[in-house]
Amino acid sequence: MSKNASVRRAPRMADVAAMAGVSGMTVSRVLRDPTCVTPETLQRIEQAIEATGYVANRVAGSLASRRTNIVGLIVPSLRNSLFVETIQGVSDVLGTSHPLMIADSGYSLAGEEAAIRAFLGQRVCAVVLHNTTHTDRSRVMLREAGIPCVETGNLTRQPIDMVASFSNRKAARAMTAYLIARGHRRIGFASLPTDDNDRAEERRAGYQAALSRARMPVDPALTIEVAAGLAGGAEALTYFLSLTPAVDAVFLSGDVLATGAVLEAKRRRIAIPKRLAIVGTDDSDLQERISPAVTTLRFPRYDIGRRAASMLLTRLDGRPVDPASVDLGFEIVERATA
Amino acid sequence: MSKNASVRRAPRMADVAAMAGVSGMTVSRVLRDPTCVTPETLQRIEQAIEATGYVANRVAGSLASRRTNIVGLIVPSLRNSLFVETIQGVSDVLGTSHPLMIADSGYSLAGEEAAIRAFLGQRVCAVVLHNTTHTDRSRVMLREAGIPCVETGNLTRQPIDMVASFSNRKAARAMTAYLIARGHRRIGFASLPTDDNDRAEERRAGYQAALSRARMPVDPALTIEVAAGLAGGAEALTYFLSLTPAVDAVFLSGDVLATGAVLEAKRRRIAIPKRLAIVGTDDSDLQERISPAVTTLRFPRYDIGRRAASMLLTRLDGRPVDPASVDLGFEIVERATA
DNA sequence: TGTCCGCGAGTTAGCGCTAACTTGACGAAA
DNA sequence: TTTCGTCAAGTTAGCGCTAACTCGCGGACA
Repeated sequence: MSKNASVRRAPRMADVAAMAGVSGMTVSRVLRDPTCVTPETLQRIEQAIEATGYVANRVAGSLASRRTNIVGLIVPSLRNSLFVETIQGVSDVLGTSHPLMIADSGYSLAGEEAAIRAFLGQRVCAVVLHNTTHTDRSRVMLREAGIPCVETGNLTRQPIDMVASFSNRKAARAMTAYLIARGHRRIGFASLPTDDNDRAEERRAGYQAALSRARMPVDPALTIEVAAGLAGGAEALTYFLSLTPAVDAVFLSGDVLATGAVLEAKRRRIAIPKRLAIVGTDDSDLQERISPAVTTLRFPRYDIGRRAASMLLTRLDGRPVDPASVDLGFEIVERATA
Repeated sequence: MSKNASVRRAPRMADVAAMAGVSGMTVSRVLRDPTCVTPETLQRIEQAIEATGYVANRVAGSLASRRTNIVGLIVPSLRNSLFVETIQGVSDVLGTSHPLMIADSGYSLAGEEAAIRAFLGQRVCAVVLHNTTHTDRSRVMLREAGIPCVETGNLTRQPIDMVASFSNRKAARAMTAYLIARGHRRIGFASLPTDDNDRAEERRAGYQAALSRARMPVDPALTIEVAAGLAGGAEALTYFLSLTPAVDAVFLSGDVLATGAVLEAKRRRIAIPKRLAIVGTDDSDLQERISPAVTTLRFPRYDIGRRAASMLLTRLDGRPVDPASVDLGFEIVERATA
């Protein structure tokens, strides 16, 4: 037994070419366009690929062609099912032709910058960012890299390149206006921490804008920040119930805060919505099936992911994307808690 | 203005080296080990990197060194928060030094095989699989590639390479035994579809094993499969309530089935656990906070991800991993529904 | 009959790094 | 002084592909 046989290395394109009796270039072409050779040649090459178990080396291919087909995606956290919806949308559109590299920023701009740097080192061909605020360096690096970029977390007016999202501000304003229209006059607002989180910030601005437009006072005591999770919602509810004069509605912006608040309200036997209306964001089958069913804002997160990916593919295909800013909108789902 | 200046391409290592007055090799070494040169040289190189905005090209580096530091990870679906827990664990341990490439198999073995093929094309240095059943081709490809692999979904006895998980069978058996010990005699079992899903299959086997050990009959009418989601849980509950003679307990294995069942039972004003005990799997703060709080199996999914990643890193570091099979265990969380 | 075009397939020259070897200077040991 | 080890840094030769150009052949057309 020869040494070559015992120490088997991965087959290279040249091995396949030799076995099929063609040049390496022909194999390379066939892998990208099977119709560009005669059927007989194609068949010989396919047989050789099968026989050797050849798997094309994309690393070498990428170096030679100076581009990869890897798409990089950064979310604040992987744990949050909201972001995961968008990731699934991106993944579904990209398929296996464009591998997806995923990193989490840990909700920090520095974390995002580190992830961008790592991605650029891998020479990703495009990036998807959830955040719409970034460090200066992040912006510069992405601009210099000259690759397409879609932001998905908020319909920012200053995208790095493209954006597919909804307006957090408009959505929060619409929901607040909805409460006002239904006669509520003292409305509490709880959000996730706003540092490095433009979405939470925008929503608070939307809440305040709705109050101002209705000529209602903006009481700082009615705006709080809580941690994500059911516990955060419960905490917010507890706080708002402690206020004098009493609030008659609360808007819990983000994550499952509203569900947490409703569960806590039930535990305390608070009448919903009679004594207190509760509305939330990020509709889910949980918010729908809990009793009373929660009135929420619904965001098209999966579609945002799909749209973001298709915008990237269009640009990678050399075609222009117009408009570069796509508003996928939002929806108020009226149920029983308001 | 020269053409070179107007058409700026990404700086290469040679540019940095020229600016710092050293050879490319020295720059290459510094990037991996800053202490291997004199402090003055290091400083000059760092300044040159800063001035040029150089980002090392990992594609070229990988080709030259014949290895990447990309870890590939495949889950059945990204939408499911259970899998995402594990992903976060993996991601936290890998950090930015090992970019994470993620694909979903769409719950199919063929999808997994396609993803594995794509990953091997990218020459990933290691893979994490959630599934523990695979196509023959998948197994062959991974073995030929000779890269470390950790499976995380079930403590399989025939891992491709390594496994970090818990025993789905033992967990389901323990939970069923728990119900039997509490006096239940007619126990329904609902799971997710078992095709291509070894976890669901194992759990059903565990349920049946517990019944057999207690010398209780295994009635096929008491075992059903439902779709994931709260609706699936509601559907299961509806089915079990329709049976004669009546069941006195149901075990809903997987996803949020138990929560869905509890919500549906409340809607129908079924007394829990008096008339019907309900237990589930995959503990979450939702199962804890819903009323009545759900008795569940808790699986250490995040820790499984961390452990899987550290096993990979150990092997990539050239050190052996022993044992190659790690049981992270499970726990029955006793609450109010049983 | 000659010209030219289109098409299948080959040849050449890198892509931007790193492994492995080499060099040269300096100081310690013989 | 000679020898040799050590350490910083350089030189050489690819890694396994693909871009871009080249070649040769057969058929359409004037």
